[in-house]
Amino acid sequence: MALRHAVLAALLDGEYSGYQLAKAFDVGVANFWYAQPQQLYAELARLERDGLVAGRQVVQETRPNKRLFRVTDAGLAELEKFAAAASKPSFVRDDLLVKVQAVDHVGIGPVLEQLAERVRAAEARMELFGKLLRKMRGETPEEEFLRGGERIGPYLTCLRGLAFEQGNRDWCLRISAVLTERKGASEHR
Amino acid sequence: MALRHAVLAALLDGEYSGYQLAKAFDVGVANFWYAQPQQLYAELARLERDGLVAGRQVVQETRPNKRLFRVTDAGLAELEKFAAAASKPSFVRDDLLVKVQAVDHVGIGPVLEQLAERVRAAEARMELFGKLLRKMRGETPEEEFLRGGERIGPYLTCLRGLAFEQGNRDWCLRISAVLTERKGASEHR
DNA sequence: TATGATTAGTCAGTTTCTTGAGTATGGTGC
DNA sequence: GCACCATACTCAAGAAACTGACTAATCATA
Repeated sequence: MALRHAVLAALLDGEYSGYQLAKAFDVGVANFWYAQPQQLYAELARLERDGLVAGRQVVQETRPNKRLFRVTDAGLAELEKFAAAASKPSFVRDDLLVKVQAVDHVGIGPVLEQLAERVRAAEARMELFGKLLRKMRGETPEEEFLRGGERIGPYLTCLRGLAFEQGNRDWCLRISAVLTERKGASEHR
Repeated sequence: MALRHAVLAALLDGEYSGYQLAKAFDVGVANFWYAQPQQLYAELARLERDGLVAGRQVVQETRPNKRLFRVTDAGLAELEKFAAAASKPSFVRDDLLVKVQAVDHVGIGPVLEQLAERVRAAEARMELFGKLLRKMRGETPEEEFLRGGERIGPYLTCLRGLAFEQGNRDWCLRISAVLTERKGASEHR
């Protein structure tokens, strides 16, 4: 039951519709959790049923109507409880790592392609995170923002996202170099 | 269906029992995938049914009997196919990030404790990975091992695991410093 | 001589996540 | 003017993952 807390945490910044949340939790800004739209709508329904969020209908002229959600006091209390409980250790589950683990027994070519693709993806996300960070801190230098900013949670998680993608990119580049050299060497024989 | 490929990749290094795999996929050496024992036993049963792994009974005197599994040719072909297919992007799902995201609205104290705990866990895993790496490469220098080693897949994934835990530790330390300073500042008022 | 840890698994039940499709409207580009 | 994309959701089915309990033997520890 961590998706529910992720949704609560995301709603701390204001009111969002399911659709807006879905955007944030999808490819874009999912720097602290990931989920698909259907899951979010379902979770929002459960959260509302349990009184942890409150939704209100917003009638729109040019667009379909939407429901905006905010965290209730009960929701905040639930988050507080969650934050005080022990965290599960984080672990890795990554297709690409499985492929690299098997790389001595399968074709190197396709793996190299996917490493290159992953580098591109990581760099795109790094740029996105960089922009987000600048937007959040505005003109204030980072150190000062972190000392005195009102809302630094999203900034801190974004820093982790950025570092994670840097790690991804660096590793992919390193591995690519190693595998490329081995491929060359094996083809020379 | 990526657990099946993770199991196949893990079995490339030789024969393992469900129990041994469970150890590797649990807290210990899960540097490329994570799964619980029950899942592994179930997946091994499915893999055997589909002819991708073959198991053989080993009768033991002092211990319960066990079944050792190895990858079949069909299993290797399946892995090959998997390696050539596109990878899903990797994404983050981490309780602790959710808590940090919400840190402006919940108590800082518990979050700081958990960051410290995460640092300890990360350092323990870094040491484990360091030992594993040394064991895999033996006396050979890393560059040479990566150029000429027979089986480098596990070494490469272990490098990612190590870098990931370093990133974890560095981020936790940074965030802890920021939050500690803010906590001090708010208590002075 | 109990107690607990380790080896080696199995079974059942539930939650969570993913996949795929479907509804409806308005705006944008060619 | 027609196709396609964006907004804003909903429904259903199935796969994957998690939780917790249970068997059964040996070995180490207190």
